[in-house]
Amino acid sequence: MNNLLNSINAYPPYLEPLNPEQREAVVHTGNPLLILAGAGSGKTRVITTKIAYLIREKGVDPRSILAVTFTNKAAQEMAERARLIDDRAAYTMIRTFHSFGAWFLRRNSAFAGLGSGFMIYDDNDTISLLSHIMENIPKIDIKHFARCIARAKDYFLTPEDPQLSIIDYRKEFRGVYAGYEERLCQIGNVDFGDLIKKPVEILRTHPEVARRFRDRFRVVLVDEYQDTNIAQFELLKELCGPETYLCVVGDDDQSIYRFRGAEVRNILEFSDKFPGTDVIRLERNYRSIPPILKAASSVVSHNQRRLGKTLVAERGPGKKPVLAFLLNQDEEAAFCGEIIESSVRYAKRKKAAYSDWAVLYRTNAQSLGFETEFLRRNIPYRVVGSLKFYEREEVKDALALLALLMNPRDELAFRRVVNKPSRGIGAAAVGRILTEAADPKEEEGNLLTAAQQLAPSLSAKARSGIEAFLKALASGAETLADSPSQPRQREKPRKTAQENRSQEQLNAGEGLSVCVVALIQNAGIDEYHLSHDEIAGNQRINNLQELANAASLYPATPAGLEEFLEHIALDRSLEDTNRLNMDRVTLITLHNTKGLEFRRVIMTGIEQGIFPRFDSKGEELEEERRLFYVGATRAMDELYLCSTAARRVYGKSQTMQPSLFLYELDKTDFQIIGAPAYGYIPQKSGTLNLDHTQGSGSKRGDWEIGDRLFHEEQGYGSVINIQNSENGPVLKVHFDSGKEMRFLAFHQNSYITRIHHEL
DNA sequence: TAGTTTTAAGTTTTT
DNA sequence: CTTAAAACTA
Repeated sequence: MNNLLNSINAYPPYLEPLNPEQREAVVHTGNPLLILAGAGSGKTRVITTKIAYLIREKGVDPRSILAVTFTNKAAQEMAERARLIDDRAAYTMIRTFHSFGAWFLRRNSAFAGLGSGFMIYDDNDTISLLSHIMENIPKIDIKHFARCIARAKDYFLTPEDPQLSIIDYRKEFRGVYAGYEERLCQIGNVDFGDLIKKPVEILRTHPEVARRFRDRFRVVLVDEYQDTNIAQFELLKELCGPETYLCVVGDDDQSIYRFRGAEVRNILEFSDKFPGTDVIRLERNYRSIPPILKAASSVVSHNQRRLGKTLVAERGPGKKPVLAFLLNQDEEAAFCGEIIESSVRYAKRKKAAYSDWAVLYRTNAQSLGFETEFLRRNIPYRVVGSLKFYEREEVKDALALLALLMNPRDELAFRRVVNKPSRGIGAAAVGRILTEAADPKEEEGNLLTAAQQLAPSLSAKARSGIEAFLKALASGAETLADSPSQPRQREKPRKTAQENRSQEQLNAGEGLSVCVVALIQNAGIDEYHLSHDEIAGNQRINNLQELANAASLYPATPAGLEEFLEHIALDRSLEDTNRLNMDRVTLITLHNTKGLEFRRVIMTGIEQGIFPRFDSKGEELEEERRLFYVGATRAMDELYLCSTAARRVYGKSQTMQPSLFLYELDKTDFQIIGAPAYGYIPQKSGTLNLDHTQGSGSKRGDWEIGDRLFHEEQGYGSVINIQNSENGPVLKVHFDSGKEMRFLAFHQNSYITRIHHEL
């Protein structure tokens, strides 16, 4: 007993606030460790504390620790919090999977047949490359192939792999994939999937490289493990030798990236794949008040395929969540604005801050309504993710020029800007330049030298056009000082003088912005857009200025340019650090909320067809439930669920049905506002009666005519007849769509859910 | 051939 | 309602 007490007292003070399971997870060493951590159970705290513990108590070199997360935001937060416990954690490598892959590839590019200055193509680049390879193919098919290629790489499948038919059974896919890979290799760039796949291939074919990296990283920590895909699993296997300490953290109920190739099996079968694994469960929730946790668990408990766990709420009682039925999406936005405004401006006690609030939605398109409403009410907000800034034409043009500087073989970038503004270089000339560059005698695909060599044989107009273009590029190149292996210093963001001002001319500030501005001006991108459209042109100049400002944080060297472009490829959040800490409401997709928490959360658009989506059934429907679980468990103190009766789709008003998920909640846990009938005008609260759902298979035989039900394929309907058979009752159902069908009420694979509601 | 106007099509979710 | 592709004119 004394020994036990002594050992507990011997814990360093920073372990004191941890509960026994958390502490066990932190001090664990040796075998592989799987931490099954429910939402809000303090897993980030465990990982960050573990990093500090390993450095302090176990004498582990911080440089030999690798921590992988899923989003850049999570990586930043983890780094910050680890550093707060111990400064030396600053030397630990904390990155996203993709960012780590890029880092690895830059250092080992030669093994993959790449130059070190490769660029990272995004999904749009993949699509346009494919459309150049296959002409006259409808865009919808191109997109399909692009998606399949990305998926194939998620599953670590090459074009030769016999299992490729899992992705797409069509026989031409193999050829398309192979052709794409060949062209991408000629260009010398990589796509997102390559950032994981290529490192695995290098590690497998070059044992000496694998040895070096296993030597370097003695500890590997993985967050959000339930969302890793096959390729990422393979990467982990290659990075971890027998000496490596591997610790993964995850929650099968929060797996929401199956569409991206995530394999829940990775977490379900972790113990089999890494023999001797120890498992620690963190099931105490410190984040949410009990009724919020109950609501979230209630929905996700309808899933069949889950490990199952019981999250215990550690917090005391709190306010009932609110279930609000609104007439349409405008009312929904107004409702959000109303409750936020009153909590911040008019609350007598417990005044909230804007930043306490988050508005969650299923699709990015839904953010628009809230933005206009908030603008009108002067509610400050920020929209997380889907920043279309880098999608803008003028920004893409500028980036193409930069990309060409990095990699003169970049065919896509070349095509984009060579004749913009019009320089008399038509399709014919571009074609000749491309074939010239493809000539193996020439400097391996360099489009710029090819253009230069070909220029004399072209028309006078094309010749001078090419000369002007090359000169513009050269002016950008001149601004880059050779960087003699300086340590990469990323300057801290400062306030720039030219903030928020409409400029007639672009200002070159410092660092890399000099290069960006030189390119834009000498290539005439600014003039092109100004002369093109006077009104939009000014906004476009502002955007280009913003791009230049972002570039000013990087040194004007080739390495700085590389870093800038990589940052843009991997992290599109253009968050101005000055505004980061401003008091604002967060508008965010459900997917993007993973790992975040807010005091007050509004989940919006909880309607059939939107959340869950119309076509989701089976495993997809279960993933939508997990998404609901993730969203609801972000809330600490207050949770609001909104469902509308009508919504504008493509400009036309459409009636909506309440989400199936609402029927999976216990209505007595909620304060209800309005009612879910079409045309019902919400006036008083509490008219809705939502009984707790009986899933299929329960309470055999007490179906009645008139019962409402939901079928995963057919939607909502009513029972119009019941017959008995030896396998139980057979229901004849009249669906709202007009269809009538018969179902065995308790078939094993039945997708029927009974719902009760009275108005 | 470049730049415009007309018509059709389309919304998951992300590194 | 917005955006992309197709069709059309100068």
